[in-house]
Amino acid sequence: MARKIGSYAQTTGPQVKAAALKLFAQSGYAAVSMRQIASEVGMQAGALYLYTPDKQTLLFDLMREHMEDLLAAWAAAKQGASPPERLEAFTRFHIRYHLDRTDLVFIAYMELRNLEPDNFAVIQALRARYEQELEGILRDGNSSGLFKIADARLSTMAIIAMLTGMTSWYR
Amino acid sequence: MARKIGSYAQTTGPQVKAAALKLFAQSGYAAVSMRQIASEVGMQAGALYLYTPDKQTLLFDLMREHMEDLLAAWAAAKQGASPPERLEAFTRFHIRYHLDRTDLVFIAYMELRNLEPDNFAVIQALRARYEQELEGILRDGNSSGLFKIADARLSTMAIIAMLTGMTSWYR
DNA sequence: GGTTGAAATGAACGCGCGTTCAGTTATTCA
DNA sequence: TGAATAACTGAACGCGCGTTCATTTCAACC
Repeated sequence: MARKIGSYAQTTGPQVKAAALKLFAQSGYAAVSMRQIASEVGMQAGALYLYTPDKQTLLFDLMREHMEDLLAAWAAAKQGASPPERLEAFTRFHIRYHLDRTDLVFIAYMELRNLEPDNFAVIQALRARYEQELEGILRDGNSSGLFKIADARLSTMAIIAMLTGMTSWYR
Repeated sequence: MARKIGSYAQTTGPQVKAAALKLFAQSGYAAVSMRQIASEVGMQAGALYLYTPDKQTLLFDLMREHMEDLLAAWAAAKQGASPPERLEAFTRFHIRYHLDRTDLVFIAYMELRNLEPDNFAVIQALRARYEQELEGILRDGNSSGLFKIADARLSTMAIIAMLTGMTSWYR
């Protein structure tokens, strides 16, 4: 028997995740069955449970890892001294990063409502951390008089929505 | 017995559509069951089939009527002589119309992939007609030298994506 | 070459799905 | 009042779902 122990990621694990990513992006989480994912990897449905405790975790892990990678990548790419420079660095980073991961971005947006409440809260918190990076830049620009933004929160959401939206029509 | 005849829309019909709209927007087409829709209206699942032949048609009708209403509304609101004026009229119309129907717009975008191929083709054609309205304005502006747009098709998609995106973050 | 143990199978589970339809209730109108 | 018809119920259908698990396969190692 091979009922899992603690580490769900060996060799086949990534293939399972890649298959889930592809199919979720294609048809949506709710419309994809474990049997379809298994067939995409070339195994039976039961074998998937060697790599994930359940379907929901498959979705959650994709989204959580995406957000964590995004935050880590920005922490590494972060640069610029003045708010305008920092803003440019952020937008350039955001566009480049998202253009390279259209499927993940798509899922991270579309499948939020299919997360169970606890998982949703985790992803929301990660999102908030990323948005605060931009919001901080806008606020700093405001206090130093370089930007004139009435509502930094609203502007943050607008900018991120525009930037992320770009990646969907740029094919 | 009351097995349908030809006209599916009397009094309760609109309630069913409204319930489907609400729930589809909330949780997604695939995640909503006929029993949930029925319960939202206050009836049993079986009774829904007095008002729609099946679940897919419920989604399709929402999207088709949305697109037809949109095209009709634009035909009525259309104005402006020069391309810049026409462009402004179009953008103003688009934003106002979409802000008033956020649920429908959301569904029309998110649930495209849940349409069966024949239905998808119909909706795509209606979408294309709407996009051609804008594309025509851009092309006219180009030929008269008022606009300088390299790729009218790409610009059309970009503008519509931006305008439609606005309605999602403007709450 | 025999033993181990991880990897995967495939049958089974209970459940909720979309859909059907005979039967019941409520309304209409002659 | 009573027949006709529209509206709706509620049980049933077959099916595919997510998940479990005893059993089989097979590569690695002594």
